Amino acid sequence: MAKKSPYLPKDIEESLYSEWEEKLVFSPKQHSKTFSLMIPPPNVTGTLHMGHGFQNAIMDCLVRFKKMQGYSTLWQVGTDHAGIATEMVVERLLGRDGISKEDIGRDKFIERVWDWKNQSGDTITQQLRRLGGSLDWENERFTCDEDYIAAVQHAFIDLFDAGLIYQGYRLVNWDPKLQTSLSDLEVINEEKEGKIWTINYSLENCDARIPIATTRPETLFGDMALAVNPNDERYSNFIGKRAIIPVAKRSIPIVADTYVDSSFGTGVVKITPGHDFNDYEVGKRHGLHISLSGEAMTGDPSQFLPISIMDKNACIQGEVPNEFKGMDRFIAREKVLKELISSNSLVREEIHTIKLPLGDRSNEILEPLLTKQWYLDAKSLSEPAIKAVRNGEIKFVPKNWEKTFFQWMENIQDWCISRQLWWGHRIPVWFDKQGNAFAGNSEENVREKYNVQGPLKQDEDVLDTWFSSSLWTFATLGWPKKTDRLKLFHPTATLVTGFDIIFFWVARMIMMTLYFMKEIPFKEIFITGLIRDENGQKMSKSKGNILDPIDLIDGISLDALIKKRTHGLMQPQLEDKIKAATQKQFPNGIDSFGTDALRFTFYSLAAPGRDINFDIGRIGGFKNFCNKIWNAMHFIEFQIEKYDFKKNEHINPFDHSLNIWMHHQIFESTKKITQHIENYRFDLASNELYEIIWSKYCDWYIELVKNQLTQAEKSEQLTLITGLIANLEDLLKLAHPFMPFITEKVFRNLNIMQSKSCKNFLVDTALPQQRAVIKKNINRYLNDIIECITTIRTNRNELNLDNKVSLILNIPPHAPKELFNSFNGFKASLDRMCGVAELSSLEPHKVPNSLNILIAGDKCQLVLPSEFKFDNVISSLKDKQEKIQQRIIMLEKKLANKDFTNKAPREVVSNQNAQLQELIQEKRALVDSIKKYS
RNA sequence: AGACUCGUAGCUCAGCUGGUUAGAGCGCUGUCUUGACAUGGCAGAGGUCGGUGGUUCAAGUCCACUCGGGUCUACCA
Repeated sequence: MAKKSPYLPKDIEESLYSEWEEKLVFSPKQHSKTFSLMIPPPNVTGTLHMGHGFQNAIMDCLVRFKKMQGYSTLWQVGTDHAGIATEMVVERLLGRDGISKEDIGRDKFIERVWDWKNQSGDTITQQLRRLGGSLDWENERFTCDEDYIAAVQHAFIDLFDAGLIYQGYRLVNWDPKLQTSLSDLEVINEEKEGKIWTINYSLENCDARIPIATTRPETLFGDMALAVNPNDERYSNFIGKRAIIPVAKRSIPIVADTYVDSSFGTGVVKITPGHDFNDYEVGKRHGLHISLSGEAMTGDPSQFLPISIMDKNACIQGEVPNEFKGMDRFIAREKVLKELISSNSLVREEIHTIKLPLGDRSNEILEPLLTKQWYLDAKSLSEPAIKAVRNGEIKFVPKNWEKTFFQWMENIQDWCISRQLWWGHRIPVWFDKQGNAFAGNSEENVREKYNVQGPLKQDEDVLDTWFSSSLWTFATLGWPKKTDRLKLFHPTATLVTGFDIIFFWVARMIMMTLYFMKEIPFKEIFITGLIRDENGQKMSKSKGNILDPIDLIDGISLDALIKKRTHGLMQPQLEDKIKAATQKQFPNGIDSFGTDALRFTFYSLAAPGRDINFDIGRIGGFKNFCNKIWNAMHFIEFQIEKYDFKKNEHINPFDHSLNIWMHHQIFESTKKITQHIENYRFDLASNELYEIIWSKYCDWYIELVKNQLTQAEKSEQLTLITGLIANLEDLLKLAHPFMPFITEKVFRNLNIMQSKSCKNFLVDTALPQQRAVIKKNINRYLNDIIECITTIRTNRNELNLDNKVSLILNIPPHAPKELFNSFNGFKASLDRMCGVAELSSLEPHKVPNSLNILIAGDKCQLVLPSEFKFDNVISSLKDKQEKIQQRIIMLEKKLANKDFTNKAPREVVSNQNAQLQELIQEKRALVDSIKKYS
């Protein structure tokens, strides 16, 4: 027999995808029953990571499954312009040539970004194709497309006109490295060991000194008050008096505010409203301001005017001693401390854990800084969003994320939407000479709309990237135009995303969509877990534990992997460690597993609400699963050749019990898998698929058919082969949403083997349908056969029986003979343990000089010859009897308990009773056997 | 400080509203090269379900407390 081609995913995957894409298999057909899904747009700067792999595998499974259920599906694809990330990438590129963005100016810089985007921006979309995603490439979108820009402007102007967007001068999180403001969400608070200092402030016109505690002595130049708790008796005398700031030598008021915790530090806090968010609030309450004479004063909240002593580089500036001007904040800290010591004002220095606010992109220590920024009134938008989730219009899966969502939404702060960057959506606001702001989509538009004369100047800032992505579900479909796509596919069905962007993106999409569309963006939100490494560690560059999905698909050598993991490290000293760990974990690099195996691994691990520790050990097993399918195909090919099989429309595979049985199993599995997918239980769905294909189709059905084929008539042979093919085709359809490549390829090959032309792509076919009604008892008979065979095998192994036994099988009187024929062949050829099979419908035989052991109830008995050595058989039987006995005692006790029999449901009780009877019978048979040979 | 989440076989994980003798894959042990597949077949050994207490006829599952890991939000200078 000719050797058949091995399973090589590389050979099939890429070419199949190109074909799907060329033939527009994934473009939605327009009809009323729709199912739509929006891809969370990956950053255009990005490369595929395991999280993408995971989420896109899930989305693709959903989309393909729905398509095969008859929906017109749309999976919208696109990328995000990723303001800061992209700007950083291009700045870095320019930096290599020693050019800064300021050198070339705004327009040229943006040109360079577009150049870069056109050259490298499709890396991630190419990688998405490798995952087999059924994305609608015809309508790919980018959040800086012309149409998208129009949508963003439209949204901004609308919100501006409604008074929901406003400009404010207040504290923001300032990134001194990137020179831009950030929203609260972009701040990462990192706990670190730092210091806290106690400093004496002297009282004005008095010798007394008042000690304060601070972690930021350098900001004392910005102090505008001291504060104590109103109930703190230690300091009640000082309230209303004034203190002198050391070093700065300025006088400030002492105020009472409940914000101060008397039990912490000294119970006195310096209030620096220009450099601390809490102090800002305190300052506002007390109306802190600088009087015309230059003195810090209290007043009413409307008078509040904080002072700032730092510039945008976080260097000291403003009303400070000359020697501090222009000094970096941390150098200034040292200098302030030195002066405090020399003026004898520093009381003590202690170790103290502090939380450092870091920028999520730059990793730089952020500075609260007073600036003018644009804000979106999130509070007004949040209410309908909260309501939509509260009343179940939008559902989180798993549900517990709703709590997280509510917690944040109910305490939502206004969203700082302006960024001091060049790349992005420029804020569509023009200012006249007096500083009045007008929103419009162009200068002309503004002039016309508001009838303004004189010079106008556009705002320099751009919008936070998340502002544009918050419009994603409808802006991609053509909004604000009333397009067909918008009508057909909005609201979308499901959003699949990670919990890390619930606030950044999910919450904001809900708010914006409800505001603009007056409908929800999606009905369900499936929150996936995070993909971690095998030890549960987050995958990160600095840990050197990143796995690239593409490397799992294609494989990678150890050297290349090490190079990849150590290239461009922020901390080069980690290189050796990463190298060693990588060498240890992947001494031979990583094998090529193919997309289907990778995807299947994701499904099998996708238990909801749980992070995934990605264990490389599991993916190999699923490649073997693909191989198993591949070889099932070869098996059929061999049968076709061997039996000279020709496709014949008149052969009905469901004339044969074995085929019907398998068909029925597949139909049952289809129902289960459908249910699992509805519940987002991809783990259970993939288990079921593995089970039906490997255990049921390959291990039982093929083996039974194989044996039947050898003894069947020609027509039965053809029927069986037709069934093999039909059932495998059904399984391929069922598996297609999970493993699109191998299923499509095998499906085609099956057609080629039968000299049939292949008309359909699998995704355009329907899921397995019930085509034959199962006869009543077939399942039972097959289960009996399976039980018998299993028991025989177990006994053979346990009792070390070899080939010395015969078998008696009690065939039910009306059972289809063909089933039991295959059993006969099965037993003889596969297990080779029974010398001669004795099929019988008689009462249990009494064979002279032999031992009959009843197995599988009374369905079958083993006949052991008398020359057999029984010692170990008997001891094994005794062990078995002991176990049964214990179980019997337990059940009897349980059933004797009146509370149990009265209170437990009837079927539980009868179930236990039936079990007990069965065990008693089994025990009796065992005792007989043992007695006979002892 | 508040919230969430996890702890089940050597490893990675299932176990839905409490109800048979707690399951899977990998790994391990034994056995088998027989015309789909050794990337395989068959069989087997591994768990008192983190701990304590409670509710119940019945607890891996519910409750309380507790130990240990992870995450998020807010933050005391």
